Amino acid sequence: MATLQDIARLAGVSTATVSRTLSNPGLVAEATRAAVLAAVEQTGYQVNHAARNLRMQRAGSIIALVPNLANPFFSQILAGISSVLTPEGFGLLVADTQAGPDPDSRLRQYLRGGVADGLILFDGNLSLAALDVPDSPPVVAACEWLGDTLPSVRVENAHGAELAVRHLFDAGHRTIGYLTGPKGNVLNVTRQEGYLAALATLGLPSNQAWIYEGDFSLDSGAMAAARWIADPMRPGAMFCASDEMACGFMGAIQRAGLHVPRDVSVIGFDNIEVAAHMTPTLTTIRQPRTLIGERAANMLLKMIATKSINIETEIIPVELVERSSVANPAHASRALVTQN
Amino acid sequence: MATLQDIARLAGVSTATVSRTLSNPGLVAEATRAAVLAAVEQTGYQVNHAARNLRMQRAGSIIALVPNLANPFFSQILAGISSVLTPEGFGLLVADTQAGPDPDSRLRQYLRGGVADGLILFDGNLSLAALDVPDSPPVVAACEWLGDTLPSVRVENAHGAELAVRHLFDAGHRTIGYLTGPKGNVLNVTRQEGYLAALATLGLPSNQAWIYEGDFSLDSGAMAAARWIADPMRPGAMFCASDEMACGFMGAIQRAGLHVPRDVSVIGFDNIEVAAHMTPTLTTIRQPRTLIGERAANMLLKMIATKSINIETEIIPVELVERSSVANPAHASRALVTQN
DNA sequence: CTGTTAGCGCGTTCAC
DNA sequence: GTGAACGCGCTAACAG
Repeated sequence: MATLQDIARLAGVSTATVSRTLSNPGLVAEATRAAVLAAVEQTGYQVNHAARNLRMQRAGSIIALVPNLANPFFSQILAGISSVLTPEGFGLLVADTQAGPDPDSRLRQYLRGGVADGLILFDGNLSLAALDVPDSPPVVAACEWLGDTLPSVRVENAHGAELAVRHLFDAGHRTIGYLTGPKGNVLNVTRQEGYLAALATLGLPSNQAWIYEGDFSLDSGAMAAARWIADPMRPGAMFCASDEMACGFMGAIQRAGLHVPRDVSVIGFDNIEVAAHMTPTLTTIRQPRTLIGERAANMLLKMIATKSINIETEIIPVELVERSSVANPAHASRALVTQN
Repeated sequence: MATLQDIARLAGVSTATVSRTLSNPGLVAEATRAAVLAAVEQTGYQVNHAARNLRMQRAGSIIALVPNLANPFFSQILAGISSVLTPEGFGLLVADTQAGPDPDSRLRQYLRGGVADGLILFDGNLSLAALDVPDSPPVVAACEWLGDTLPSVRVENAHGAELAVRHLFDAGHRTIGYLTGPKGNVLNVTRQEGYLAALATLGLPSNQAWIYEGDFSLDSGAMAAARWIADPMRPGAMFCASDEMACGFMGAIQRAGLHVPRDVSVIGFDNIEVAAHMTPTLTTIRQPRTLIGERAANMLLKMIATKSINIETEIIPVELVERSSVANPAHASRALVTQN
């Protein structure tokens, strides 16, 4: 493997000149530059990143810490991050907080040691204390945030919940349930608050029994459906805190011989790709995942470049995507009668 | 940020001793070791990776190069990779061949420069020539492979296709179509060969008109459904080269007022998570994605450790997952008659 | 415009 | 069992 030295020798110049030619070509004369580039071409030289990074006191990469890499929700976000990092010459390291035994200590490890120049945090369950290391690289919290001490990229979660409830209301629903995410999860808490606030605004009753517990997963949606079916006081519409749960819920409902939206209207949150292809197609709240990744990456890059840590918060808008999993309950009953 | 020097000074020993204490504790006396560790504890010292890597001539990470990071198919594979890399102290870099302008040159960049100690390739469209760089770190091709010059982790694609066709045959189907992946894609080619081979084995007719073109995506599945509906000679069953397409296909079929499996049986490939929750639930060929990632990572680590490049091929088994998107066409017709 | 020099922080010989 | 010294490959002052 050729080094700067080799190129210098080959081109008959000093290593400094080679270095300059590669990183700041304007500073070097036309002729020498040509000689250097020729030598580079000839040897197929590539800079050694470890050496450059050591010298420049940087890592050349940023790290995304997610709660579960296997969750497809993050794949599009990672793509967004990658798309802004790559042109800037940064690598993207990914790590899973669930991979090791102690998430907090792993976080510490990443913050020290110069593994990365910055960190994007997607796990709201980490402790703020773990972040408190001196001289740590900048950190931005994305999607899930921890307190107000970190710059963050968030989504209009409460607003999304309100849009969902309002949409069900407009469709004629007066009994609207909520299928929750994991207990304590920030996203879930915020969406649930939005749900309750919307009910209050619309003068609708809220009922603890209409809140079904889930954990964002497909299976938890299916399990909630079983409870919904068995519930004599079940609501006529369900707002699910994630599309995956909505999907699991609808599937189980229909396997039980019931029908969406005839027997229950369903609305999700996320707008995952399959939402548009399910039967019925799923009405949902879209959160632009690529954009979330891009914004988080940009925010982090800005912090790295300016070496400043102004704690700003960027809010990503959501929007209702109307499809066919929501229907007017009166019409639905009528259709039911007609059909049977 | 504390360095080895600082620790050495604080503990009253030399930097060599500190280094030994951390990487080879057995070589150092009990008392001095305690002193060093105390100093480490006190300062919260962490080794500087850039320096260590430079000294040890390694990168401390491996890189996964995927054709499209946003594709959720890879998320579970990445999780598998990460789960074996993390305990071994390697980081996982991810990169998207579509991110930049020239995929091949980006590949070259990763192979030189010591960015990573190894590379897992998921994109079969890269050129083999780009891989031909001297002193490049080990590379393993996963899922999609290029020639036989690379160690690879593959899935029983042809066998999976045969399982699918056989299953449709056993259910009573005699006209079986194939919804393809992208033209030229290795996975698609192999699955199509398996499909044709199975038809031949079973003495079934093969018909060019029953081969519908797709590209693995949901949308291409939906578009194929439109063509299927318009086709007077359409087959009674479709084997789709990916679950996403099967999903898009079924959705469009049902939005058109037809019914799966009454009007057409559908079988997919992958066993993505939603497959078990769709309406109807999707019969498919399972390929264990986490396992693929784990195996590829292990193979790469072994190559890194032994510095050898024996070109082995690991084949990951697939299996049929029976659900409810396949039915006997005779029964289906009868049901149709009964119902109307 | 270019060369000389001096480290970045660490692991590792080679003495003692 | 421990310390002194060297260099991994590179960039950034500082001269000239």
